[in-house]
Amino acid sequence: MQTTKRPTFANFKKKALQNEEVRKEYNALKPLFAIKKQLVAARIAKGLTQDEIAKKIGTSKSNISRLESLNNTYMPNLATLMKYAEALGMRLDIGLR
Amino acid sequence: MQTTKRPTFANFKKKALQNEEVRKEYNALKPLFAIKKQLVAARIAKGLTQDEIAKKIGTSKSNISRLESLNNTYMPNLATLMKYAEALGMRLDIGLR
DNA sequence: ACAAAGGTTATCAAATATGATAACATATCC
DNA sequence: GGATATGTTATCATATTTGATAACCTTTGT
Repeated sequence: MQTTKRPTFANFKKKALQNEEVRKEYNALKPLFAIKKQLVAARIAKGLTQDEIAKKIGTSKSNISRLESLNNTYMPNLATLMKYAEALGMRLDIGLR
Repeated sequence: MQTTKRPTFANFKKKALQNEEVRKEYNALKPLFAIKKQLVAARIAKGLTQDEIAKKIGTSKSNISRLESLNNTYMPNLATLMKYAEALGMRLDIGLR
């Protein structure tokens, strides 16, 4: 007995639509993910832990984990990002293109 | 009768201290002011009004005025900045240096 | 095996940013 | 002068982010 569903055009279109929405959503969030990845990369490059960053900023490592995580889409404000950058001994660079 | 106060070292130090704090504060807010100035410049360059940006985003011109203003230090979150950038037909570029 | 280090997730309180609205000010146009 | 366009400021409600804490998980070191 075959239990495998046969692909149909409707299925294909639905999947394509979902992919399009997913892509659109992902594109919309690119700046967020970009800065998160940069923060994590810089922290690791400098051999710092989340806890050390947290201490420099005056917060908790769990809050740093939340900030760094790609598993949520909280939108950090500039103060938060600026503080993290400063804790890295760096500056936040923000512009338009 | 002389009514002019004579400068003293204490006065000088106090003024220098204030300037130092002001400068420090200003430096800390540089990224904020930088992106504000860029948003305004881009909007004007594209010949758009605050109201037009507001309509594209789905907010009010007064909120755009507040966002653009150098007279306050509200720290916009990334979503807000991303929306403005998109209304300009541009992308927000954020990184570390 | 156990402890410590490093990180993740959830929850709720507190703080802050944005939404919504109105009044006001200035500049421009007819 | 009056109407319109553009921008500013204030106020309060609402939404969102951050603060604070705890429990949990994984990795590392001894």
